[in-house]
Amino acid sequence: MSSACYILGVSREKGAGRGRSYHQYCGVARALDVVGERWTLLIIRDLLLGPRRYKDLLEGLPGIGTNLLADRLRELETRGIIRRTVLPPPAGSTVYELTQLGEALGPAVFELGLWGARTLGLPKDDDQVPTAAVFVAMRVMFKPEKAAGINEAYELHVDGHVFEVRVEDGQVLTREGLAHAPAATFTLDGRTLLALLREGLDPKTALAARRVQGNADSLERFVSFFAKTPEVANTPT
Amino acid sequence: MSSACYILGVSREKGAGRGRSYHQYCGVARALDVVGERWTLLIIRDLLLGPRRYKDLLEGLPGIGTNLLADRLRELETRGIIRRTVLPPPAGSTVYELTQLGEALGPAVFELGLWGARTLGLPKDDDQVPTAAVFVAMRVMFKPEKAAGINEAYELHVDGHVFEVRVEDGQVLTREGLAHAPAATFTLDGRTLLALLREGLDPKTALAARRVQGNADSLERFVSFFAKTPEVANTPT
DNA sequence: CGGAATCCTCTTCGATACTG
DNA sequence: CAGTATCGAAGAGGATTCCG
Repeated sequence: MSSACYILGVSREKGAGRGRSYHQYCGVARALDVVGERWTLLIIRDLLLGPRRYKDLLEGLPGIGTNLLADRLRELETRGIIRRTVLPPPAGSTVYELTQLGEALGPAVFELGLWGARTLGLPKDDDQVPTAAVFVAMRVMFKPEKAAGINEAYELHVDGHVFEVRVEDGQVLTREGLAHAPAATFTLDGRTLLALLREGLDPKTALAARRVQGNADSLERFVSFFAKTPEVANTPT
Repeated sequence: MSSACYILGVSREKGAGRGRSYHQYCGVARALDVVGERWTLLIIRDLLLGPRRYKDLLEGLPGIGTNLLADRLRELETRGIIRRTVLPPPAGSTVYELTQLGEALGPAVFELGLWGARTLGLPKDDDQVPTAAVFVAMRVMFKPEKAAGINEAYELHVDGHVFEVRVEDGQVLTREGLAHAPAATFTLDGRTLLALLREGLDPKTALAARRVQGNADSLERFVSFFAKTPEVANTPT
């Protein structure tokens, strides 16, 4: 809250427009006014995979603190970036999902992810490996030329969650949930998925080590759709 | 700083790796660990136009506070994103500039800017209009098809600063500084530049109103290279 | 004068405890 | 399950001072 607000005598404590603003007429500054606070873009990242309950978000964002998540969700809702929905019975749970404006943040999230991936290295011991993040990353690792003419869905069971990866018209769609008519189903854990996609773990080896359950040919094909993210050395200049 | 640090008894007060981390193995989270703090991406934005002195940055980021800027610059330098350089005599001033790793943040900054521009509307009364931000925005507003076969530089004098806009091979380069062999030179203020680029102010009108000094044909051509950013309604869904 | 370090106040964060 | 309440710790912002 800038000093200008005090000068105008506006307290604005509970109204719209909470949080600090840069007060710059600039797209970047405006974007950061809205989604630049801590945790916000990670919430968006998780919602890019589809609607999620409060608890799912808490689990995917260890350390956020429940009050902060509530704050962020409230703010994002008033900004028109997410929407609160109650699922139809029998589920009946309330979920949060991106609006069209929220979906439009996808490219910015992907570019940040691409940049961050350069310096990722290997997972540190105290690093969480959020499964949702891996499925978001798959959207930018996808190589359309490797999937030419292929229209298939895959269902992945990872650490107790189910994800759909749908390859269609040279595009890939990833979301959390059961796949529609999957061509193959794989069961594996997050580290193994990461090893297959990033570290070049050979699918056959992974299957032989029982780190994956599923069809060998399908798995090999599936893995081939995605680029191993090149490790760019962090050389100053 | 997460609780894990306390558990490990690590205070880490002055060492490397300052600031909070999300401790997630994810490109987005990693990027935000490094450039997600307040002001950081706006510093990067300004540096995208070329090397700048401490004081220039302070001016372009009203409200940052001198200690915070120093903190951010130090952090960015240790992370290999910017570099401190001393200009050769007679200038002799120390400047900050992006490393290759820092330049690679460009696409992420542009995407954030594009998203933020949707909800920019018109400048509010207490909005600063940072000239540097306009020249950064020009990079994403540029329409290569309108500049086919054109190789020219323009020099713009805006509010006491000089910028070069170089159109070359269907690309545009914007930076602060004198232009090399400019095809035309324009003198105008920031609001007018914004009006020409965003609000569709007619170049002839602007010239007639003496809001711009320069050659009419050149100005008309110059303006035609850039798309008026479409105002996207902020409709939830 | 440019480039910071220091001090002080205020806000935000993060963890836990608690409630509908 | 979906949040609110609370409180100590860290971060932000402004003014001032220091240094070369």
